[in-house]
Amino acid sequence: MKPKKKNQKRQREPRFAFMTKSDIDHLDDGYRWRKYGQKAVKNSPFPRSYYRCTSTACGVKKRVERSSEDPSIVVTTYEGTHIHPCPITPRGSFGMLPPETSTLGGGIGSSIGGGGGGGASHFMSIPQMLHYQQQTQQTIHHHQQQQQPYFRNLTQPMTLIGTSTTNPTFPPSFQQRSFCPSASVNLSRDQGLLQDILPSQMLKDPEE
DNA sequence: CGGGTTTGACCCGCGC
DNA sequence: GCGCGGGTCAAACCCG
Repeated sequence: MKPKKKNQKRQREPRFAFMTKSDIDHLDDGYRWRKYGQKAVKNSPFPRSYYRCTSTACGVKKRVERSSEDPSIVVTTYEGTHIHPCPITPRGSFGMLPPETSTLGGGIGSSIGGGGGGGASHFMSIPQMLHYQQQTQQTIHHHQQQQQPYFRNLTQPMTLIGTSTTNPTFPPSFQQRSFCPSASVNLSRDQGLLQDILPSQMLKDPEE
């Protein structure tokens, strides 16, 4: 009927060790996301990643992209409604999360460290996140922060902006997954999960 | 082997 | 009507 795909023979680049299943198993906001696409963003060197909630009957999607102005800022846009409060069995305690984890004005700890692979605030149910948001919003004033209710008015997509810089209190474990504030050009593969939202070229060693 | 990522192609809405 | 660009699909690939 319609011409289908031609030869799509591709060669995959070797994946990074840290991008293991365990890493992506429990993603930032407590849900499992499956990446289904990635596109280049106009006027930005950083691609945008598309994720869908892997839970059945869950139509939530999210877009993860990096600010072209400040690569240290990761923008996550959620679309849809989570009908299940906490589908993933917690593997740890969200109490270990630093307040900055929820900087994303939206209230969900998310996206720090890069699209879906970050796992900034792993295990937080929606109510917990909302509560957490209320607590943290009062004292956190990061740039470009948008404060929108999460899972409240779901007819409108919401944008969460997480910054991984300007957070001096970030523990090493998070800094590892975050950008160095002054090293936006040093987006090497060592930054891990960045591959998700960075062009592969940027992840390659320039000397290679 | 199943579930997840990668990535080029396809679809479609929108602006001109 | 056409081109562009954002969003999605799906084959190939990878890993536990």
